[in-house]
Amino acid sequence: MAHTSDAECFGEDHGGVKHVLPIPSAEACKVTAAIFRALGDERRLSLLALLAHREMCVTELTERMQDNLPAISQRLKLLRSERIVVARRKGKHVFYSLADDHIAHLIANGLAHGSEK
Amino acid sequence: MAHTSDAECFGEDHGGVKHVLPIPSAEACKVTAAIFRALGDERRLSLLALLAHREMCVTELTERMQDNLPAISQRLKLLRSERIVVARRKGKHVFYSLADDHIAHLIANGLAHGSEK
DNA sequence: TAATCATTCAATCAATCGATTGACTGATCG
DNA sequence: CGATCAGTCAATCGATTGATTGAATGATTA
Repeated sequence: MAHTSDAECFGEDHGGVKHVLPIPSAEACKVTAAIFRALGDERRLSLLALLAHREMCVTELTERMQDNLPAISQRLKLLRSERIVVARRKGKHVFYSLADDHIAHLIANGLAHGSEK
Repeated sequence: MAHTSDAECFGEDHGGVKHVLPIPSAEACKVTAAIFRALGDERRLSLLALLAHREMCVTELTERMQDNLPAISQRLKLLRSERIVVARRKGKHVFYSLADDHIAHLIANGLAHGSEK
């Protein structure tokens, strides 16, 4: 037994202190980890950085990424499955965009951290 | 050519608009993706959620996670390699904590998103 | 409706990741 | 110094991931 106290930061969160992260449920960790995992690939992240500017269709993303279309489509599929991007069809094209502002912030914050220094 | 315009959001960032994410360099994407990847595992994330409260040694983390020590140590090693956590030795124990506030925010934001709804 | 364009799907396969085990190092204590 | 505790390292191995290819689907145009 090396640690000083045993459970005082567990059980319930003391007071209404806002900047103390509540203990996340196992489920919340699982969901969050899945999102982070989806963001944790250089090419998927580049894709998202593009989508942070505006909605784009698969063809345009393919051109900008200089990659092949099925590969892009597959990455988008994964991002969609984690609800990180949403798709809407318009005519022949499927346009993708970031799912919500929360995700946009997460990506922007991450990239800000990864860019600094 | 399906997209309407070709490069006006590239090259340089127009004006001083703050909430438009600048185009990240390939290097920034790589670094950021590596961080997200490290966060993208349920057990590593749980570990970080614990460390978000306070510094803890490997033994305590092992007890709280109800796992074996080498496994915890290995996860911490990976997190250390991405500079997500830092370690300091005090006597026989090695204490880990989150590397900086930026990381703490990233984790808190992610978990907030993963917890909602 | 046939042809074509945009995209997705499905299967295969190589590469990467992470759990596990046991050996090793570093620090304290007798 | 020898014993023991805390933690790390290194190698093996199974599981997961993601690229690739070609076939299939959905929408438009001729």
